[in-house]
This record gives sequence, structure tokens and C-alpha cells, in this order.
Amino acid sequence: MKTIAKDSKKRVTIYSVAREAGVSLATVSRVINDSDVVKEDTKRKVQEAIIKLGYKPNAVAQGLALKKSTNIALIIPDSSFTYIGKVFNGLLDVAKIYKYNIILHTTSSGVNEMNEIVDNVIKSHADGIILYNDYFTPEELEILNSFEIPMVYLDVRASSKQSCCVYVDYQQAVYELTMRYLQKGIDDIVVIDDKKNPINVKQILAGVQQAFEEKGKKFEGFIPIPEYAHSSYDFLTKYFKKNRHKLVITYRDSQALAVLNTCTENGINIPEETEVVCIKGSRYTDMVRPQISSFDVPAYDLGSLAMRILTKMLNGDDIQDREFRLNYVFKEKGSTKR
Amino acid sequence: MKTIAKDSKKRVTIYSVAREAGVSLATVSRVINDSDVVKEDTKRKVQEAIIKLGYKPNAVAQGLALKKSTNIALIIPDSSFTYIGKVFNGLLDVAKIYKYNIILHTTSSGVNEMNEIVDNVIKSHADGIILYNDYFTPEELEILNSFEIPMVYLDVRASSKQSCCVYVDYQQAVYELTMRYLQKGIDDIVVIDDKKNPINVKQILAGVQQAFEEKGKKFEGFIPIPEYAHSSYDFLTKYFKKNRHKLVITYRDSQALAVLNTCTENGINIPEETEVVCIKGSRYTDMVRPQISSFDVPAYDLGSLAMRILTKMLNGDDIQDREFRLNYVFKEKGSTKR
DNA sequence: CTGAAAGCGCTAACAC
DNA sequence: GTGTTAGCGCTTTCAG
Repeated sequence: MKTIAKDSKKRVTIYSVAREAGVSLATVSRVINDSDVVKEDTKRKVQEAIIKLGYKPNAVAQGLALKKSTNIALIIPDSSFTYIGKVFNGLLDVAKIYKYNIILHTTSSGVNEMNEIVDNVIKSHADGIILYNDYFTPEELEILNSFEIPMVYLDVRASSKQSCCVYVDYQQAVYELTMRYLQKGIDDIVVIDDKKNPINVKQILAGVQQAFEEKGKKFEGFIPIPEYAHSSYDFLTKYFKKNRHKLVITYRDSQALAVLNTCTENGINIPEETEVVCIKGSRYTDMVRPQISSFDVPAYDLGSLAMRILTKMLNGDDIQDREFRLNYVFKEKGSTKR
Repeated sequence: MKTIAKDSKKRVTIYSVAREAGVSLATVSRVINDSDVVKEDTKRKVQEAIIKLGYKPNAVAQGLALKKSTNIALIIPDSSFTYIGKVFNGLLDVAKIYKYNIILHTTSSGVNEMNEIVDNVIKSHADGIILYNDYFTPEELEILNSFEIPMVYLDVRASSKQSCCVYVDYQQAVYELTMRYLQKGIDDIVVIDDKKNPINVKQILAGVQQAFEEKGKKFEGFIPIPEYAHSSYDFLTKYFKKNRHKLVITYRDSQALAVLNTCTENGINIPEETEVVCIKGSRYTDMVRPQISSFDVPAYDLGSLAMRILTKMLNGDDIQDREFRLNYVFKEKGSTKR
């Protein structure tokens, strides 16, 4: 029995299917695109041919014809990954060298590689962009915007005519937190810098300052991480050997852990003498002892909402709100007093 | 002064550049592909036009013409992400619904969606595949392999004619570890199950069993996580309230933490009474107290090597070895005795 | 050294 | 309902 050679290495195209089914390629196209004008009978024939040949439409060709690639660029700082992140870093570095795109675009702090990324995003004809918590300069954003690709900022409050954002109001969260302490008469509050999340730290500072100002005080508790420090963990370990404060606010879980460990090891009781709050709670803030009080951020929703909004934009739907705020919950644990 | 309308929303193509430079599109193509046959003078003209118009080649069209997409599919279980992973989960779930491909393909345990993933990978014409630590069934792999797309397994030891692997020999690592304990006369050793990393657990078990067998003993210390358990963390928390062992081996950091916390809270001294080893060390295994002894796995290298090998395969280079083993280092910390 | 033209696989008018 | 055909933007022979 002679069939279309199944062992031929040639990828099966819409032509082969058409031939096999004895119809034109237009008809096959209609079938795979669920057009309802095709007669039930022909449709069946085509579908059988598709299955028989194992045909799968070539998305690249579809992309060319439709002028849309059906992929979206996700731009994200490589520092955002934890363990598995390292694997990604490796993958992506080399992929970049060899010009293979993993459409996960990561940015590394310092290096001015934004142009390269914009380039890649444009060339790959991403239909939309999701930009996670990153520090593009206004000029770079301008360039990105000039291509008028729908974009949503993730975890950052910013928007423009072509973009929306999904964010958590860290400023408000920290404002409320600070306010509670100030009302208790506690103002020895410090905020730890986080080079990897400058935007968030800025928001945290804004929240603290807002509270201080409202109370007629001046906030001076910002603790920068010096350039020479190996890591913020190292620096904090040293800093808290000598200094103590009533309330320490950190963004990342690892920083909160550094404070926790150092204080404990130096006989400073937590939370009696020093209280610690981590803004971005994680599984780990719950797994250490004492557990670290933190904000519960709806990470999943942040992602899904961003994507959902982007698809709406791509769909040409009318979007009234451009900024979507998600709520947080303060989880009071062992690192703060009741 | 009249220039090609810069405010026209139409994306600039190779034609526009050709017109602007007063050459044919073939020449432009040669220039952007660094062909050396173009006269220096024309090349310059073209390059100027490119810059003037801000031309960027359309990778989709190139993909069609060259029959290669220059992107590679990365398949990875969604459970592999930690915090940032959750964001991804959200992004990807919705992206899938709307048929937008983030070329990061994630698989979720349980659901039989492998076919869908294979489909996507094929349709998107990925030139290569990296498969991270996942549990495709042999049949599914068969299908994937049938397309003869170069593939590298990451963190799993497996290979075939079209695929290579980059892995860490967990079995050997655990074998050595177990051997040390057995030689000290300690055989109350348990291995904790990890539903999210079945392959690795299998390797761990193999290592332990190998050591036991060599010592003429039978290993019976496998602790499965029952189906009804909310999470392995919860289960372990309960289990170690009532049971104690000399050495506990876990794969994930969170499981080691669960053991650590529970033992400590129940007055079991670590490492004096119970020792804990986490196979996959992380930043967190170092950040808790006591620090958890673990294996240092070269995550970055795992990723970069995998990608490097893949590019070689895509390049048609001859590859003699198909399996690449990377080394681990045992980091002895506070959760084990010296 | 450069241009003309075919073709990559598919979609979308436009005919019939 | 279904087939024909003209692109989508680019690469690559093949002429000149």
C-alpha cells in the first residue's frame, strides 16, 4: 500500500495536506482556522489527512502572513531568579552569544544592554511586551514605546498611552506600617537599600517618609549598601553587629534573614529589642525561626492579570483603566511584637 | 526636506531600505548578512539608509526563508520556580489560553499536557529543545524525538541519537555520603520523597541502596509523602514530631527546613541527635541556623553548558560525548557532625 | 559586484 | 463552498 512517505524527513506542509485530501490549500487553511464555511464532509476529509500526515501548521509562516508572531516578550532582570534563576542565567547568556532567542529577555544590572534587548524584541516581532520591575531609563523606554507595541509594566506603577501596569502599592503598605510604629512612639526605623530592586526601595522610602512627614518628623534611617560590599547579606551581617534599631524594614527575604541571623547571634532579641519586617514575603520568611513578618503579595495574580490585560490590548479591546492595583496583606509573625 | 516619512506607522522593511539607498533588496540583504562581496561604497550607503530609517530585519520573515527560527524551546516544570516562578505560572497560564507563546514552556505535574507542549514546540519551529528535569513518558519522548530536533536534557541523565545531556551525578554523591555514615556504623538513614522531583529522588535512592547493598544491608528508610498531605512541608512537620532518625536526606531545601524546624521545636538536637542533609543546596540552606549541609551544584554551568552543547548540535558540529557530567561539592555545615 | 526572480508556508481577498 | 492568486519580508540562486 502506497501512502505519502511517512519516513520522509521533509516537514509536512499545508500543500501536502491539500494533496492528500484532494482539496486546495485554501480549504486546508480554512479548516485549521476553524472557518465555518467549509462543508462538513470536506472538513472531515481534511482533518483525516492532517492526522494521517501529522501536519502541524508552521507558526513562522503564519506569523509572516498575519503580521503577528503570537509571542510576547518578557523582559526581566536576571537577578530576579533565585536558584533556578541561575540556570536561566547560564542558558540565556550563551543563547545570546549564538543569537538564539529564548523569548524570556533578561536584563542584568549595570551593563547597558537595553538597546540590544529592544532590538531583539523588535526583530522577533513580539506582539506585546511585559516588563517586569526593571530600570529602563526614560530614553530607553521612549525607544521601546516608539514602536507602539502594547506593553504592560509588571510590579511597577507606570503607564502611557500604549501601556498599562499591574502593581502592588508598596508605598501605601509601608506608609501604614510606619504609621503604626510612629503612633506607638517608635521612630528608630531603618530601611535597607536593595540595589537589585531600586524601584521598590524608592517606593518603600516614599511610604516611610510620607508617614514621618505627617507626624512632623524627618526620616533619616536609610541604610545604603556601600559599593565595596561583597553582597548585601555580608554587609548587613557586619552592620548589625554594631548597630541596633527598633524596626528594620527590608525588601528581600535574604536581607531580612541577614538581620535576623546577625541580631540573634549577637544576643539581640527579636522581636523584643529589634523588630524586622520584610516587604516581599516568601516561602522562606515563613520557614525560618522566628518567622518574619511580611507582606503577602499576590504574585500569581500579578502575573496572570498582566497577561490578561496584555491580551486585551492586543485584541484591540478598549481599556479604560491603565493602572491596576492589587492588594497586599500584612502577615504578622514572630519577628514583630503584637 | 523630504525624507521617507518617519512618522508613518508602517514598519520599515528591506524594500524601504533598498529604495532609500538606491540599490536592490538583494544588496541590502547581503549587507545585513555581512556578505563580503559587497563593494565598500555601496555597503556604506546601505548602512546609512538602515540607520536613517531605523531598519531592523524581521526575524519571522528570515525564519521562513531560512527555515530556522533561531529560537529554542525551554521546557521546564512550573514547580521549578520559587517565588518568581509564581509570577511565571500566572503569565504562562493565561498566555496559553490566548495562544501567545512565551517560549518558556512549562509543564505542570499531573496534567497530561505534554502533547500540547510538543505541538507548540513543533509549530513554533524551535530549532532546538532544552528539557529540564522533567518526566515525559517514554512515549512522549518518542514523539518529541521523531521530529529530530536537537535536544539536550538538563539535570537528567539520558541521551539518544538526537540528544545529549548535562547532569550532576546525584547517585554517586549520595552513594558517597551514605557510605561515610555506614562506615561509622550509622544506618538509621531516611530519604524523603519529593513528588515534584521524582527523577532526582530516584537517583538519590539508587545511591543509598547501592551503598547499603555494598555493605550487605537492605535499605528500608524511604519516607513517601502520602497523597492526602497538604504539602510535604506539612507532612514532615508532623512526621518528625513522632519519629526520629540519625540521618535525614532531602532533595529540596524546604524539606530540609521542615525537618530542621520540627526537630528543633521538639527538643531534638541537630546535629547531635539527628543529622540533616539537603541534596540541592540553595542560598537558603546557608541562611538558616544551623546551616544545612548540602551539595553545591554548579547551576550556572549546568545551564550554560547545556546551551553551549545545543548550539554545537544546531551548528552541525560533531559531538563525540553525549553525556556531560558536572561535579558537585559536599558542603559540610552545621546540620551534620564533623 | 549587483539585480531579478523564485520560493519559504500560510492567509485572505477575489473569483467561480 | 471551494479554488486561484497575490502578497507577508527575507534569502538565495542565477544572470549579467
